[in-house]
Amino acid sequence: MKLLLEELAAGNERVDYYMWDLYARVSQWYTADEAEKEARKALRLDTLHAIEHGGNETAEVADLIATAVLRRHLETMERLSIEYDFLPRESEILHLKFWDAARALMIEKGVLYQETEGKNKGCWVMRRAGSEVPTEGPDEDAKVIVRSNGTVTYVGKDIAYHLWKFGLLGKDFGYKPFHQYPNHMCWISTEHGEEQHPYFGRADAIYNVIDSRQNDPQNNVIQALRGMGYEDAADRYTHLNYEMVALTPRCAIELGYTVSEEDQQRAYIEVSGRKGFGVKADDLLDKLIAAAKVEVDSRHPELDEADRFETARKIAVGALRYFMLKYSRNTVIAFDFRDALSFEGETGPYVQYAIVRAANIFRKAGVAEQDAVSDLAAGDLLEGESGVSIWEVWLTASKLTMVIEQAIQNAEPAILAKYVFQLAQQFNNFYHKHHILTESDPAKKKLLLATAAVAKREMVRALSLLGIEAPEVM
RNA sequence: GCACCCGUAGCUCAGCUGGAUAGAGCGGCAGCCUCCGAAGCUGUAGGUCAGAAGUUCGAAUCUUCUCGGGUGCACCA
Repeated sequence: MKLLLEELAAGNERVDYYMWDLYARVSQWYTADEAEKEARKALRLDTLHAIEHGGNETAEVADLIATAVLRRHLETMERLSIEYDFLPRESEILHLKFWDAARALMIEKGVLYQETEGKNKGCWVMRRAGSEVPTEGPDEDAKVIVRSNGTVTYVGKDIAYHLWKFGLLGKDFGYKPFHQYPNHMCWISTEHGEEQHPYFGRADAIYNVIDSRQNDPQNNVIQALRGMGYEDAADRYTHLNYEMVALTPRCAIELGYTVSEEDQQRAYIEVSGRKGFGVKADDLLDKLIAAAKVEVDSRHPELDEADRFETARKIAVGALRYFMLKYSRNTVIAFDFRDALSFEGETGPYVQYAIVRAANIFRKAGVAEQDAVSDLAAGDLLEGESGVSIWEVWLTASKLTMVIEQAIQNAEPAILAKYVFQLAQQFNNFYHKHHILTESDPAKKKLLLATAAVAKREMVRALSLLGIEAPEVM
């Protein structure tokens, strides 16, 4: 395995892409041969147990692969300005006996009990949220936490993990540095870590950003917290769920996948790692950067290559982040290249462009934006048709703080995304109707400059909350 | 079978803690660069808000039911 990783590195091949393909092939291999099916499933289970148990060659190989892929993931996410502080690993949750501590707590609080009859006989189970407990006989609806063979299920490990997150477990990870960002260190869990390290866990609130298919398992964890009397913690636990991203049949065909007749009739097809069916973030970002670069190259030949690339990168990231955030959380995103690769209309670059336009005005006017908003007297300048485009900018710009609060309350970034697009639209309309630099009336010019300054300030503020920055030029 | 989500213009989506002629982008059609950058702006066509009943002065929005689509309900993770 070490040799393979070295070969991939030497050949400039990507580990994550290699493993993506291999994972799909292996997943299909399990069920490919009817006669071998059971044996292969058993091999899969044995391998998983070996990895969980640790201290063997299989676990070492798994660690090598997982770490190599993880490093690639961090690089991908860093391209989108997403950084991590700490990477807790399931292997430490197991090896540091987090589950044993959680199990003891759960039994002590009466949440976990051993079933003595029925289909779950011999298992340790937990009552499911919202289910009726039968007055007699076993609660067949209960969730199995510990299997009859003594191994713990995923939900059990997740409960232990979340008790740690809230500082309720009485145990902690070991920590070691993993990846150095320009401004801070990303730590990773380990069994025996360094003495000096920052503290994680003991969270005031938890937001788990996981798609809606995990609604039930997430509720199990919250139910466990409530059952243990940690009502306060349960209230501060938010499953920030969102609907999945799927591919349109057209998009799937464009990517070269074979799509069945039946699937072609559907509105969208669920992505699947096991089938190797999906779009890779790096590929999409590469496409976006390439498309933006072509435009920037032709518009700004005066810039050097590094600046042009950086500009294209900001535009590409703005397009991608906005695309992911403009849909409300309960909408299934039917991914389509035509929409995702667009820089026009309701997109991040549309807003970035409005900001660049505003910046150009101040650069050419020789006025500092922050000085533009003072001693204003609108007088009768807001009257009539042309006045509308001025005061609607002020009205919308003044609402940002309120919109932010609304977006937080609903845990819905799309509210902010829709808002900033509307503000950019109104600014562009205003920009078209009023020619600021050539305005001869000093009072009016002052008002127009102030309007541009306020619009720009609020657009920049809203975009930065969405993790999008506007380039200097575009 | 049970639970949750969705169904609004040709397409993709907002609007849903009730309020006036239901909005945006894309696509279609017709225009706008001698004027701060056209990745922009303007106009136009396009909708029985899936259907039905109910609550209300008033329903895309709330309630119930029906139809259609999706996702969960593992001794997988």
